Amino acid sequence: MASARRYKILCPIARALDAVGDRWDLLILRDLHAGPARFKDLQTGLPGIATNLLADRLVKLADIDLIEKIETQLGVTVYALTPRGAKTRNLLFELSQFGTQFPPDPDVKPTTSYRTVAVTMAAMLERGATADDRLRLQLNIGGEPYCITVRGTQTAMALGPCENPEAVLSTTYDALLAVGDGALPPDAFSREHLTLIDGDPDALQRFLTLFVRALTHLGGAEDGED
Amino acid sequence: MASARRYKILCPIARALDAVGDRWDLLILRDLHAGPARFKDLQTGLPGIATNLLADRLVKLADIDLIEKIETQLGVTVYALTPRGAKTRNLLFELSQFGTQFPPDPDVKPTTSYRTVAVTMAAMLERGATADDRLRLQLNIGGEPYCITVRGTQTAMALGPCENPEAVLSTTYDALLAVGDGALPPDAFSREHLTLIDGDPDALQRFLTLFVRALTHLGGAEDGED
DNA sequence: CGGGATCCGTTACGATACTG
DNA sequence: CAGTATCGTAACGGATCCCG
Repeated sequence: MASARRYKILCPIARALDAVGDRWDLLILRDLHAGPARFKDLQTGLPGIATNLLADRLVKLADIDLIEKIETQLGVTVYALTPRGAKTRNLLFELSQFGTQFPPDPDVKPTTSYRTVAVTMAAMLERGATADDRLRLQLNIGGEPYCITVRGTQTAMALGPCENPEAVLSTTYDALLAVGDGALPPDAFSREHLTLIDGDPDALQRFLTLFVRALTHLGGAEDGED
Repeated sequence: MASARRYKILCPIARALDAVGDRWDLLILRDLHAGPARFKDLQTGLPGIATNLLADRLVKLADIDLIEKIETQLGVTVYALTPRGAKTRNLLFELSQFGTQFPPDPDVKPTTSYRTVAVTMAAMLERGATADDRLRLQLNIGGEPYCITVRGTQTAMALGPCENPEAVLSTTYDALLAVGDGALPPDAFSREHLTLIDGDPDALQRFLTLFVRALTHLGGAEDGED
């Protein structure tokens, strides 16, 4: 019963799609890249998913060792990426980069979870980062704390506060999406939608620099490739 | 009617999946990375696809400017990647790399087209290539000629013969898949399943070197990431 | 209240037949 | 060869209900 609508083609791409090509699969993994999540967290982060589908997907993804179900000592069950599941990072990065070129749907559903930005943002920062960039700051998005870490071209962004952030910033989800889509210029973003709550102002500037580089790197070159 | 089961979530990953997340989408793009193809070519390269689905997908992918329908002067209609569609390359690379870790399905469908290897192989070679690698050779897979080009870490593999190949090699589809899956060691591959038809034996060696590097790069490090 | 399971209407997919 | 048309089936979407 586990394999119904599979390609069964001798090709690694087809195998990858057999594993994570079903509806919601990749979006579930995307949210888990922000850190472990409960059933309800995923449900609110994935507007429109039916509970039975979410349950089915979680079982399937656990079966192929991409995620695992964990019972905490408080009796709370959370889902988390396995090391194997964490390797979907680059795949999601590419998906994110590819997706930015399409216009947002005119009637998008309102999102109440900010987990979505974890991979998107990390992908952006990684595009803008160079080998000697180092940055660790906490970004509060609509009140939710996220910890951003940049170590050269290795970037990460996880739900939760930082341990020793260089700075603590605050912004909104909408502003972040707007700047990511290119609708809002980075300087307007920093002036009107980004506030330094605590720490080093220089860290904020370096954070913005990565944004600018990511955006110019995106819209600038690479048009006549092939 | 064009947008029925879409996510409509404000997230580039969801937008990417709304564009190319439907069944067969990415496999069609994969085959087109080997060069323009006719309806029938795609049909044989995608065992199991229904003709109406293939027709639907081709229209949809053309609508969002990833592929285009071309009428040649001989009245033959072919489908080809647009510049925008060619940018699915890295995405397919990541998908291919991610897919290699899953075991092949026990009852895979027999494939009569070798277009599938175009992206897979290019992805492998690109993983193994370093900045100063240069290679241009023709590889006949089960009689079908493919032209492999390596310029540093930019690699390509297209259906059709090379113009000025350094060498012309011949192998089989099964052997190629076996070595790509790690089931067949590269030295056994070269001894038993790879023949130099014409040209420089050194080019064959450099070709193998890229294979070995790609395989060790894959299975060697990167286990404890995150 | 979180974490599902069950049921049912709808949609997309798969297979085949048919046409220009 | 390049599709279109038809139809049965499996997956999805939405709601409701159940259990700890």
